[in-house]
Amino acid sequence: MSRSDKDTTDGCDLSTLGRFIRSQRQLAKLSQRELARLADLSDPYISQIERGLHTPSLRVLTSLASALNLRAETLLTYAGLTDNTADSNSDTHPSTEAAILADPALTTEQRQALLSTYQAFIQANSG
Amino acid sequence: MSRSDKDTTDGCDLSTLGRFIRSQRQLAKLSQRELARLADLSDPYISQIERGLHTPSLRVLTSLASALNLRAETLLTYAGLTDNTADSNSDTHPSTEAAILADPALTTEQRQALLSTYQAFIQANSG
DNA sequence: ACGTGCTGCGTAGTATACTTTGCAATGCGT
DNA sequence: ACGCATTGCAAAGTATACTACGCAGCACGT
Repeated sequence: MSRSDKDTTDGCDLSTLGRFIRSQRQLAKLSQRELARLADLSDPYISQIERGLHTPSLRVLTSLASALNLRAETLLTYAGLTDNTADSNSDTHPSTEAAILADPALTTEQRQALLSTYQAFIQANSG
Repeated sequence: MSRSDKDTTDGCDLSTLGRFIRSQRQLAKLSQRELARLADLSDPYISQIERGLHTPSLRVLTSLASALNLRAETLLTYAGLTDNTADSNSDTHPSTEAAILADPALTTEQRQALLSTYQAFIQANSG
């Protein structure tokens, strides 16, 4: 039974993500168990991810990224994240948002309030 | 789950993400059902996300972002995407004020309001 | 030969993301 | 007063992400 042909039908993104994770793990000279321990996951799940049997969640991807010393964005792009939303007409100003989000002097509630206010301003201006 | 009981931020991030999505939906003048149809989801799940009962997956977040005309990054940052990899910007904390001041999408009044709010937050934290 | 330890993986189970159905509340038209 | 539509949500179900346990294969050392 040719099971490798079946993969190409609809498991395309998954297997590329998995292959990338596997190559990065091997580059870091880690076994699946070691990576699992670093990322606080189970080893069979690492195996399944690397073979494209599952689409890992956001938490798992960020955990894997930090364990492999990669940027989370990188893994997210390999996963189904559409890298560039086609219409970016209304928000070419993510720098303020990013600054607020990254500001360590704010609490979570303050961050949320500030962002909501900012978003409301932008919406009010454009619409 | 023996040692990982440090989920003290349990409802915190979730409710922040949910509140942001709710505010964006209301700004777009959409009901939960309309947003659900746009994002190809069920309406009760929108409700649950907005109240912070669940952590939506990557697919759901990107779908919501495109339905709300937001950048996927924005929603991802609200979700657990804690961007570490803080290389050299750890001593440039007043960048939020600079970003607000430099943002071309804000009016002068809006700039003043945001800055006042931000400075009030900082004062409240340090005092 | 026989362990002992390591590798990756199959399997069965649990936790949780997500849907279907339906219900109470509000509002608007008759 | 009555429908009738629309809103948000609760409860129960299904799909799937994720884990615990175990097994076969390969390398070492006795």
